[in-house]
Amino acid sequence: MKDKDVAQILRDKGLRVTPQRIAIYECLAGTTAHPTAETVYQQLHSKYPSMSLNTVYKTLLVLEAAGLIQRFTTADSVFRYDANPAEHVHAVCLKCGRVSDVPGDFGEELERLRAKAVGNSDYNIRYSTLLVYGLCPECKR
Amino acid sequence: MKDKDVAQILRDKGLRVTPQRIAIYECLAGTTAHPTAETVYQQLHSKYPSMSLNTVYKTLLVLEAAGLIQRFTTADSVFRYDANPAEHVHAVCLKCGRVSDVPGDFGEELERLRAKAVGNSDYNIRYSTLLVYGLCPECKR
DNA sequence: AAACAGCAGATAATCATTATCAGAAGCAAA
DNA sequence: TTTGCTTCTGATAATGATTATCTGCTGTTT
Repeated sequence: MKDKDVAQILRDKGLRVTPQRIAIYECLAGTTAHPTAETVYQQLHSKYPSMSLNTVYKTLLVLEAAGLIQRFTTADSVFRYDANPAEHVHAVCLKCGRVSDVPGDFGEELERLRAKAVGNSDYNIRYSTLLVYGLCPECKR
Repeated sequence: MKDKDVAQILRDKGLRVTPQRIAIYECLAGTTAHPTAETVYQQLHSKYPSMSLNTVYKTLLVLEAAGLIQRFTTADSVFRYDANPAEHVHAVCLKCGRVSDVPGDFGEELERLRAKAVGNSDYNIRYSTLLVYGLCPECKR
């Protein structure tokens, strides 16, 4: 993904374009991992030594409010971020906390579940998330 | 649910029986809400004024380790607790944070999703949770 | 190029959760 | 019932992630 693309996306959302925002968004868009704010900060620190962790947090909030990324939690008390807007299934390692995408298209099944939940609930349902918990390949030894 | 029952459940798990543990477990077993540790503490404070929030946290950890309750997170950074061991669907209000059970039996759909995830993932999957996010009846005005 | 609004970075505050430790209580055996 | 050991509770403090504040700087528009 080119800088120009990210810049245009930000502009379209009415957001100012800054090097930090581009870097943070690209960091998320360029990985299939689901990094925490701390991880994003560490990965960008060598390239942008002056960028603070606080800025990472605030930028992630801005990007989430703009609908460019998603924030979610698993079982620990750390937020994780994902630039993939499509609904999908996350696998969470019970030991090391790593989060992976489960490959495959779950759109149909998720839509069916969603429809049933909408029918059974008095909530105004917007979206849904499915998390499966287990041991990742490394942690199962 | 009688005290004697809860006491027996605790004993069967090899746990000591204390008034605090009985009260906290009953508090969870007697509600369909999904209280936070703070909420449990407040609800029991009138009856057990000396019980500390710390004890609530530690007891909830013990009960979870024994498999009597479940701990989960939604979209905020607060843990919620549930005495219902059966897998089911939670509805989370995006505005007030309240969590409700979605009525209905989702066992078949969840099992199908689980099977597909197990087949597609290299994780050793233990259990899964489905959260649907939206506005609760009160917050949608 | 200038001026304004919004952003980045440093610092400190907040909040939920967990650690520590001394005293109290549950449990088993005598 | 009492003793003794072990575990639990409660008070206090520590931790760690996240957010608030404020000042100087930067992106944007004219």
